[in-house]
Amino acid sequence: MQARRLAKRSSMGSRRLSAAAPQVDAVRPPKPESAWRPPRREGSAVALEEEDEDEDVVVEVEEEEEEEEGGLGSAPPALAGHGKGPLRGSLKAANIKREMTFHACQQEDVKSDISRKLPDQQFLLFTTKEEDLKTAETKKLNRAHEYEKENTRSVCLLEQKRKVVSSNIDVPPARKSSEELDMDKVTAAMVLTSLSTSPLVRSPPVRPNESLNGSWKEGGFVPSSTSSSGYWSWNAPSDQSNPSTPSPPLSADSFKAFRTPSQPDDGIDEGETSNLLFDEPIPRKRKNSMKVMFKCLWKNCGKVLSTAAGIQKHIRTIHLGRVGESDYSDGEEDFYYTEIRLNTDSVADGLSSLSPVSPSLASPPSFPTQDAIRPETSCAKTETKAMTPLSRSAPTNLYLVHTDHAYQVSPTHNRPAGSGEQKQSHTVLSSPPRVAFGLRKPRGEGKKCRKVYGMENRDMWCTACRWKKACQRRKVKLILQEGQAALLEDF
DNA sequence: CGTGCCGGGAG
DNA sequence: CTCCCGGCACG
Repeated sequence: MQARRLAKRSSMGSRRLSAAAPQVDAVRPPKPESAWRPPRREGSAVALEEEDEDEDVVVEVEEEEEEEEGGLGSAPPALAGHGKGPLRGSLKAANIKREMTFHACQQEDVKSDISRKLPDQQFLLFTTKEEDLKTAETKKLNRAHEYEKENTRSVCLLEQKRKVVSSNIDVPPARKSSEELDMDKVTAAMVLTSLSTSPLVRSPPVRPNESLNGSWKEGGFVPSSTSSSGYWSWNAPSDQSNPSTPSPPLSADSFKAFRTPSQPDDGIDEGETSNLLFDEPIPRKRKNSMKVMFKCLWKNCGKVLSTAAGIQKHIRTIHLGRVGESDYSDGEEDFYYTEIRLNTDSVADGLSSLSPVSPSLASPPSFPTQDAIRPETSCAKTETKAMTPLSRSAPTNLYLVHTDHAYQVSPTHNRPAGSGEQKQSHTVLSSPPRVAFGLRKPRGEGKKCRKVYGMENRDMWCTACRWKKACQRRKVKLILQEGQAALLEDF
């Protein structure tokens, strides 16, 4: 069957590009993948190209996100818009209720205080009016006692205000607004405090996390085929059973412990990475000085370095195991890292310096509303346990990125897998979490398989590329970006 | 014009 | 499903 395909393809090759055809025929028959190692690539130039691509993608996605936001009439804006009305209303109602309770029980107190309540007379009137509307029936009966009652109430209110902060803004007195301010301050302070003091991954509602992680699995990367070939999936369990997996078969937490000491050279580590990723899209809101980092995409290795060279070296030595040839690059590393950018002076900076998890603390409340918008929500749940403590804020990102190159990785590092073997992953991936934007996808620019390997090495392309479908590498990137953008929507 | 990839067809 | 390609849009 392969023969058939080969024949077909080679004939096609000759049809399409006469120049390349001979080569292909010469190479293929014996055993194409046997010496699998990308023969030669554009080397360093490739990396640069990649960056450009990234930039494009970022911009595109951002625009799209905004579009969608408007289109869906998403919840957050709406809330912001109408929020005041209902909110205030409910507050008032609450006040009134309290008032009523009060004058029921504090009659006598008031009597003694009556003299002092005079200055507050007008305030009383305000309150009264409101109450009139809502409790008309009660009033009818008590017409006669009304005045007295009101007095009572006012006093009650005064006292009560000390305990329960009333936020009734309709009343002019400065006293109130100041209290209100205090309230705000307190709230803000509390939020800040919780943010800054929060130790590591305090686990807020598990849900958000689940949905995020979930996005991963359905997003497709659990290759149904965990063939004996040592094909590696991201599925945690199968990982462990798989000896030939390039990365250590450890759960995320244990892995972290394991990894940290062994790779001390970089200043940034997983936790911060999360933040970085998290912040990445922020530039949309405030354009600031940006910093470009390079993140290792190897499974369970979120290593981030500030230079492409550095990350390449890291990948070569740590993951590809090419210690001796650490100075030589055939460009393969390019597939295992990605570029991330972050603005250096945003608030996030401060946060990230405090603890790696801060964002996650802020996010929980917002997740529920978010679900509708977030594209990858549809994707399932997988890494939940494996990555719990790590990268809570950016789980999707991390793991999505991994997929990106998975299809390229497997044949390389496991064994010259049968040609049929290596074409598994794409299928699942190609059902991406519904692309939010309408028409055609913004053209993928940059390093596609075709460009990388050239027509001659067509069988090194990712499957999608071979089928003339959207290249996986790019696709995943898009998803990744979307995910990040979606996360940001919360803020 | 080269290229990415959507839509759809064949097996 | 996998495999492939026509043809269009983009740069």
